Amino acid sequence: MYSLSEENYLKTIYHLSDHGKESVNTNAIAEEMKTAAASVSDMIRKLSKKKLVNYQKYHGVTLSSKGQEVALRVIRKHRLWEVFLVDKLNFKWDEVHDIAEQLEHIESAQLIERLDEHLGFPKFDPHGDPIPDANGEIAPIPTTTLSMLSAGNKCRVVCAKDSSSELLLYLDKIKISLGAKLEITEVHAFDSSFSVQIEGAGSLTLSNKVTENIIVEEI
Amino acid sequence: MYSLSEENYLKTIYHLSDHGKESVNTNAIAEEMKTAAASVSDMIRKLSKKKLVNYQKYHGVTLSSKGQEVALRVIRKHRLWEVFLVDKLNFKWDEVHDIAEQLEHIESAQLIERLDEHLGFPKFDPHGDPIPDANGEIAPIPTTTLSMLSAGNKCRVVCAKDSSSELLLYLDKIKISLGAKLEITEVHAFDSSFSVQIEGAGSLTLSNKVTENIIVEEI
DNA sequence: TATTTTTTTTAGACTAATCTAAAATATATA
DNA sequence: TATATATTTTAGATTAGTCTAAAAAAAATA
Repeated sequence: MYSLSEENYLKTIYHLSDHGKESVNTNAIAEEMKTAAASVSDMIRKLSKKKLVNYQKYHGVTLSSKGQEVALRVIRKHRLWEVFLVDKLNFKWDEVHDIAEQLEHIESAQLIERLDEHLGFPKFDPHGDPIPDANGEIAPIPTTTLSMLSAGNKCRVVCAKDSSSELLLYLDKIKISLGAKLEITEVHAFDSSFSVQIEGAGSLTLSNKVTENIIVEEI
Repeated sequence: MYSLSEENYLKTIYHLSDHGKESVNTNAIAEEMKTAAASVSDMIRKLSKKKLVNYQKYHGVTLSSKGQEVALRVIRKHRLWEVFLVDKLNFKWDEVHDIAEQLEHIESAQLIERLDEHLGFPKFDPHGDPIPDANGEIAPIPTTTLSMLSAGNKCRVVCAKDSSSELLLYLDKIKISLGAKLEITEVHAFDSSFSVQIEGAGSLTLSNKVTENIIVEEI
């Protein structure tokens, strides 16, 4: 139906626009996709002709409802395949992104519905990101980062803000997993680093860069 | 590593050459791939430059050992994914081909080895075709068709000669499944049709076209 | 063996996706 | 507000894969 390239552009626009809410710049897309700005312009014109995006020259793009539908379908597939890779094939959560980038373009509605069923209709992927349902409905993503809390607060780790391998590997290394319960024992004013106590494990100090990238829910 | 198109050509050449044994014509490839002969010529020249095939203008093409390796890797992936679709996602054997055509191009050695393990290292796909191992070793395919046997013979159904949906659907409909045991009760000289008794089920008559397309082993 | 038919290749064109360099437009700054 | 800077678009090329039509080579046939 849509080319691999078109799907990737729509997905990227969806992510950069904060779930379709905001307008996105050509350069931002180019940087995210590691491509030339001119290529982005070309593709946007094409997507616009197909009514997948709303576009005015020099003024950025937003997804049309049709474009958002396509983006969410690709994201649904990506996240379901990630669950498959982790739950069924025992990959680690930081190893699955590149493979899922390929699998997300496989075209078969029946395949993806059966995969969903096979996995027990998961609501979140291994990084904690919500999986859109077959109608494109997606749970709101919590936005509280660890860095927003104060000493004495308790919280549960919901997901990582970005799914880069580096961050995921680091969290794995320091034994912070999804669902882990933390208590903030101290906030160091000098560098905004946090000392936290992990329930059932040790305590450690996290830099500001890390606390800004861990999404939590207060408990 | 290799493009989708290159992989498809190599796979087709492998099949048409009887597992790399014989030389293949341009037109045969064109017909099989539903493409123009000119396109085949172009691609063969390209594959030849990459040392994936041995090629002399106007004299057909054979796979090089490198080309055969690539073809077998694609076929391995195709057949493992078919097993996954049937065993894990409950697809029927006649529904999986098109999806596997897409999945066979996913690139990740680790993925395919883990899938193999997850499936319990199957040796045959749902159509009875042997699955090449990680080194490209593939079991010989039995070549006895039902039509070669005579009245009184007993045999077990091994696979279908071609995996076209039409044949598979028909076999499903008349309740002949892989592994079914048959006894030939009569061969009708007039049209070479066979009357067979299916163990644990009824008996029925099969046309010559059908008996020529069922691979069996005598028992 | 000469001619006809079939097969295969080449020539030239097209589309999708990309690029670099230059031009156009918008934004920031003095 | 005029100018400088940054962003975005256009122009023109390139590559992979495909096509049709014409030319070349091989195979079949008279």
